Amino acid sequence: MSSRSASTSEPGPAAALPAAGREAPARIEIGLNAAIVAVDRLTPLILVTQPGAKGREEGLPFGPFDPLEHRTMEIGLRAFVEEQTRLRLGYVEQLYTFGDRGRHARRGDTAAHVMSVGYLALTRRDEDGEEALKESGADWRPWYGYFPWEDWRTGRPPILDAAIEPALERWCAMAPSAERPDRPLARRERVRLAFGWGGVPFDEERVLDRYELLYEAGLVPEARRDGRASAALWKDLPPIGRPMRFDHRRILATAISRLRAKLKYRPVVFELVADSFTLTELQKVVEAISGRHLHKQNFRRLVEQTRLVEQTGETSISTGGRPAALFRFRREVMKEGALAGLRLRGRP
Amino acid sequence: MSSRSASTSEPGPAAALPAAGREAPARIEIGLNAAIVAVDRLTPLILVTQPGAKGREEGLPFGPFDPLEHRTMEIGLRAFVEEQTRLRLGYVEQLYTFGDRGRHARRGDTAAHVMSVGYLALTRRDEDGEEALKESGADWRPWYGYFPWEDWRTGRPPILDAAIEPALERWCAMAPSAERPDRPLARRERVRLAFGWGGVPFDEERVLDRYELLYEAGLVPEARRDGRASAALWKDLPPIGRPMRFDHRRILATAISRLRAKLKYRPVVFELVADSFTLTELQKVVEAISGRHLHKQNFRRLVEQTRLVEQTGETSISTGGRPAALFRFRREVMKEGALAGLRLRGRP
DNA sequence: TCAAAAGTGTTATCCTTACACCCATGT
DNA sequence: ACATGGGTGTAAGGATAACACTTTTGA
Repeated sequence: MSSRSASTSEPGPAAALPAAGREAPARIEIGLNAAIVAVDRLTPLILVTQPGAKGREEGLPFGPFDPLEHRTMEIGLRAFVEEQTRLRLGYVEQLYTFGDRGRHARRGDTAAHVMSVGYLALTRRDEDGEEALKESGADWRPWYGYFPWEDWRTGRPPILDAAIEPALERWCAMAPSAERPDRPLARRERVRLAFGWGGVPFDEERVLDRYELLYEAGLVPEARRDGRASAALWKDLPPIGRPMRFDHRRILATAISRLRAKLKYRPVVFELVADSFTLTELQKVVEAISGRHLHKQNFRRLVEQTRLVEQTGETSISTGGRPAALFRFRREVMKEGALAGLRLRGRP
Repeated sequence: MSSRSASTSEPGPAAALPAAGREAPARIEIGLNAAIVAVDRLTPLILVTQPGAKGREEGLPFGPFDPLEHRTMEIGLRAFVEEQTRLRLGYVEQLYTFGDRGRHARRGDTAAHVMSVGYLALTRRDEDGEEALKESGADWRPWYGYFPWEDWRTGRPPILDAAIEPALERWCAMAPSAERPDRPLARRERVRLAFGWGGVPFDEERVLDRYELLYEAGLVPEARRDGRASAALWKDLPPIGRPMRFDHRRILATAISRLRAKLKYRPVVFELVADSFTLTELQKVVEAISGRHLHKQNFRRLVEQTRLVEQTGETSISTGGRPAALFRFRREVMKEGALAGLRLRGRP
């Protein structure tokens, strides 16, 4: 994996045409949504739009896709992000395409259907471009503001015991109105797996599962906004995490899940750190993203034996203490095949 | 993971609306493409349409998506597949969305743009439904017919030395007309990684990378059909693998890549085998999909220690030799959290 | 009795995890 | 000198990969 996109985004053969003998389906518009991630020291950041607007929730950068203008969706995405925010994206990867007839599509309105294609993009925060960014109406926000239950670096997040788990427990105790055949697991089983109840280990990659459960249980503000019946149960509960517009928090959850998984088998962290870095800095970035604390020495050994980095020879007189050796990413490893990533296993 | 779909396919909040102050983009049609996979003894199968039609290439089942009719794309997919083929899908997962302005969109025609959303679906071959299937114009085909260079079970596929690698070598030797900035790796590097040249191990998951290289080099019939200049180089070479319509072989390559990867960390094989099976049968299915030979005993130990299966108590008087114990998938593991899959590592 | 396939024992090796401990700098 | 963070040695336990070997059937 290079700093550019994965191979799947390349042109290639044409898309299929409608099957013969069938009516043409309703015309649909395509929206591109980008979860643009950077890390500032200990804080993973996500780029949001309209962060200051009163009454409006924050959202992910969004742009319509016009196939007449851009050859591929990824090109379209890079173009509108750069145009809107003056931000050049490095690594970009497609996440998921949502084709839902959303609750925001007005009933009876047969024309306005929007599909959204979610993308994950990694970049570095650029101090120089920061004003242009803010003028464009976008800004960086710590992503754990939207997912406070996902940050386990300093131990179990208090919001779990204080709010989330008691409420989920209540929700599990209620029988679902109708068992759905496409949903073979009962509520409690799903919560067990997602939140690590009853001996199941907490899996930091299941960000989306957790968000979806909270949504279904009506515990996030978006559920009420969308008219979920279950939301009525928690009138007095304070909101669980900052809400976002439309389904953007869901897209962000997908992005975090994917990024946490990808860290382990592709060297994508290096898209998020500066050209030279200390091993501790690198570790802090990995911890920031994966939301868990790592064993210093094992992390170092891991980094060494994957041969992903090399010393620059310089040292950094960082924040007190002994100067740290500076490293750089060995770009050659991309040509060496063993694209390991930092495959962290087991519990910290 | 259950026999039903992954959680990402669930309804949830609405999609985004177009950004204010921007023109509405061109209207687009959505096509759904399904790579439907089954395994028959030693042969992985893919469901194709128009398999007998003269002059027409085979293609993947295709249906337009109409958001007015179906709430989500996955529901739409299940519906059109069942309608067209009488086949009930088990596990379904979204692969990738291609938004390319395909070469098949007529130039100057500003209206007809089709995006295709690719899906992977796993199922079991159903002997009873086979006639209905054929009547509907669909049939099963061995997938290695489309990718003969991907089957390493009995050793290195001859087509590599006979045709593919010499041609790729020639293609690498030619300088690309223009180095593209979004393509940081040179041809030879890319081939090294994808096909395992010069000490790089052959990675069975890189099915898509290999197909894309062959396409770019003009070595597959689709490249000539699409008017790739590089295709002119290989006038006298026999076709490399069976071609498919449009970009369907590319979608199939994506599906195989994903399935080969998924086998290792999610228990999806069990979607492809009967309710009870011998361990050797299970191994043969894994081998069929991953395209490599596995060490019998290590495979068994793996299966045992993941606790994914249990003995039924019955035995099977199979094809000669000592009767084999029958096993079944322990569906409870889905509720136990440790969703390991058969994490095969290293070389066979 | 032999072929064919099922099923096991064992070992060297590597990877993972977790100890505890030393080193170089600024104040 | 001591606080702070950088940097290491080593060993137990477990997982892997690869040996070769025994067992149970049908022909």
